[in-house]
Amino acid sequence: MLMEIGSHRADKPGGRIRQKNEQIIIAAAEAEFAANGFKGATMNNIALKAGLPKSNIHYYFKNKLQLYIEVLINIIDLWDNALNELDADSEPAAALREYIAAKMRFSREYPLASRVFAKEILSGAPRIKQYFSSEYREWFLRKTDVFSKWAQQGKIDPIDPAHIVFLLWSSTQHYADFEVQIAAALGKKSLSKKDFDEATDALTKIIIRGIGYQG
Amino acid sequence: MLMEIGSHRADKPGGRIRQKNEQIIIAAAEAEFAANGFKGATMNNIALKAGLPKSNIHYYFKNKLQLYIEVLINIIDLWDNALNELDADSEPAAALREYIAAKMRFSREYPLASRVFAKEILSGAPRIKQYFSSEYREWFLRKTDVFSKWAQQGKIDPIDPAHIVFLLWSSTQHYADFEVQIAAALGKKSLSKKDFDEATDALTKIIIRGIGYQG
DNA sequence: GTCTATATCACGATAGAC
DNA sequence: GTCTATCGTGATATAGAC
Repeated sequence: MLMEIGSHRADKPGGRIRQKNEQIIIAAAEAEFAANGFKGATMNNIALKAGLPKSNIHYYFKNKLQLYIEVLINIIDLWDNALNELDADSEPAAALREYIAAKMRFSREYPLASRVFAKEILSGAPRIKQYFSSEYREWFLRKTDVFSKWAQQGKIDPIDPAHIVFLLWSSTQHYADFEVQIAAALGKKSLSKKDFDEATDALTKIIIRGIGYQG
Repeated sequence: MLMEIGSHRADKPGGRIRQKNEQIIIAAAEAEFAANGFKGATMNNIALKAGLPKSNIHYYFKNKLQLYIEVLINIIDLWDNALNELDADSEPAAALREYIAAKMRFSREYPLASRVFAKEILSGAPRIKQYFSSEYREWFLRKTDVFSKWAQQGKIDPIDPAHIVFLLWSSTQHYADFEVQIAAALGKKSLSKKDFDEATDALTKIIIRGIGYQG
């Protein structure tokens, strides 16, 4: 979906050193973009974090925008691998429990990825307009279909499925994106696995019950 | 809370022209910070949006950081005025209905404010560390107390109140912060009042029911 | 394939004329 | 109180030596 933006991928040769350095740079860039956003990020900071000379970054990536796009592509790949679709044929409780758990796992394991993406969207997504195309809309409708089906079968209440999906996204991403606020509220420096597990539990209970599923 | 950061407020003279220009600049700065974050924002862009010469910005505000702090103070003021505390003496359904509606109204009316704040937190809140002090923790505990009380009275399920509060925040702010994504999912350019009303409705139903409140 | 040196420009900030 | 001219810095990006 995003790959069309930067037409450079399958046509990469990929010596061993190159691949390794590119991965180091992308990881460093992810941290820098998460902290300072696209405009605020500097190639210098990325080089420092990567432990490479500044101009090596330019050697491996044409410019800042291309590097940024590569970071985003990486994130979407991660996303696709970590999250399975909601299974319409399962019972709502089981399907939702698994989906929420997967989303929360993602928030805990890849908070930087979540934040880079969040910042892009907060800015109005000027660098990834193509991503939010009609294709995206269709992908979203397949998501909501699951809930429509469940509602038709009388398994859950007739609540607008779009807003159920938004709720699943917002409530789970929140723990990655707003971690410092949540930690401060809980009186901690950062969140532990236990905090994430408790959050997963609470969210699962509230949402399953909230949409009217009766064990 | 934040005012201690910049010790400059009550001690402002405030000729009529000054006050007017400062308001114009703060509004312009809010838009620029929302779009590009603190580091990514430029004084030049702010001046352009304000329709004033660039150096006027420096005349009214010492530097970029002070202007940013002023924008944040403005946002917190707005916040304090728009949102009442949850009322523990009301029935959960009524209290939550009102709170969710108020948060959603804020998301619709002040999306830029929400986004500036969100970006600061996403960055790890380096410019407003003081805000997340022990005072913040105490304020948060007063929030959760309401739910603890309701749970003790058997009005709602015994769910960790902290995560109920996080859910209220995340689900409502999402409509301001991630508007472009939501609009794309719904196949629209931007969100209408009707979209917000429907979201408010869905969230209210799911959350009230989800925490186990039985009409 | 890798790094040094540098061109070019936009940034935040200020000095001083009006 | 307001604006013009400009300074110094640090940014992206590139040319070319190794």
